[in-house]
Amino acid sequence: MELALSLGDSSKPFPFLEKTPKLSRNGLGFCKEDDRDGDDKRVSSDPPLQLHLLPFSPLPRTPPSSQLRLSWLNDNLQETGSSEGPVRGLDVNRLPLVALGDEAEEGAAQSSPNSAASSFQMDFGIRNGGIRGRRDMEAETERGSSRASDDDENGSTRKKLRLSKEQSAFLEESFKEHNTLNPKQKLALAKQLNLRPRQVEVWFQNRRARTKLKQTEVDCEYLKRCCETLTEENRRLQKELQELRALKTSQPFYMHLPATTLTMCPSCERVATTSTAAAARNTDAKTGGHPFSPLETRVTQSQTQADQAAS
DNA sequence: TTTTGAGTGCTCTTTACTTCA
DNA sequence: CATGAAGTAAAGAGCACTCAA
Repeated sequence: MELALSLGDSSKPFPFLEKTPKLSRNGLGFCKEDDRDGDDKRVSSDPPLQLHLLPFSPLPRTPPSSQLRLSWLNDNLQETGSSEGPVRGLDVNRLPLVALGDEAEEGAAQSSPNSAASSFQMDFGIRNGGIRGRRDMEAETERGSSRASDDDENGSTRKKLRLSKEQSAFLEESFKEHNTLNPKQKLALAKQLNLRPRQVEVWFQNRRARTKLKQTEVDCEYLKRCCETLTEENRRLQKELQELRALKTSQPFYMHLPATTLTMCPSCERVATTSTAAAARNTDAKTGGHPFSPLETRVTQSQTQADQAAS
């Protein structure tokens, strides 16, 4: 079944039907900081994602107050100042962040594959004797291996932690600004919220996934409505067509003009088609009592002249 | 039952390195 | 020996799927 929708003049009425675009950080104005540091390494030619999102914000949008100050948004990341942020004391899920201090931030700033981290790993990693570099270990703690190794902080499986309202609100505000984070931003955010960078990362991943899910539902609803509208329109047009066909069969008079049947106007002796003459007989005196309209008269005149010339 | 934090596996991109003509 | 192209491995990031609190 082929469904061709033409709604409005939008050339791309359903951008979401195209290949799922990777979120274009450029399109979102993200990564104001050094892009080489950021995750803008993925250059996507896809247009910026333009989702006509219905309101999806579990939290009321509040202007960034002093309580929700996103220091990292100001291109002015302060290495130490963030700990003085207003969220200090949101000590839920507090974990040993000592290791995430400047060292971790430094490591993240070099998280690019082409960064010193990679060369460091090359220099001290498996290739050179199997001793993994510290940055490598940190990187794994940061992400890959941390998936599993974080489990046993105290020898027991880590419980699922619930973010506080303040933390959630802060993350929401951040997400509204940018729905992806580069390592620097992630670390700064984690520092401000007293969370592990991994937690921030996971929160953003989940948020993106659930936003996408919501958007899919919205798009689905929209398509459904479009389908219903088109079905109704189709039904209406079919009905109209039937009526016209019925009219055509009941009144062939209008539909089957015998073009070759000519007759003479009784008053002026001009040639007209039978049907036209018959219709003219029913006309009122708008044409001064003449059964032909001026246009018809002109037509019949030229016909007469042509006939005379032919004869 | 719903929400949401988190684990896992996969894909994709980038980069450094190696090999070869 | 220098050089550029091609191949490869590794790292990092995001996403889909899933589970569980």
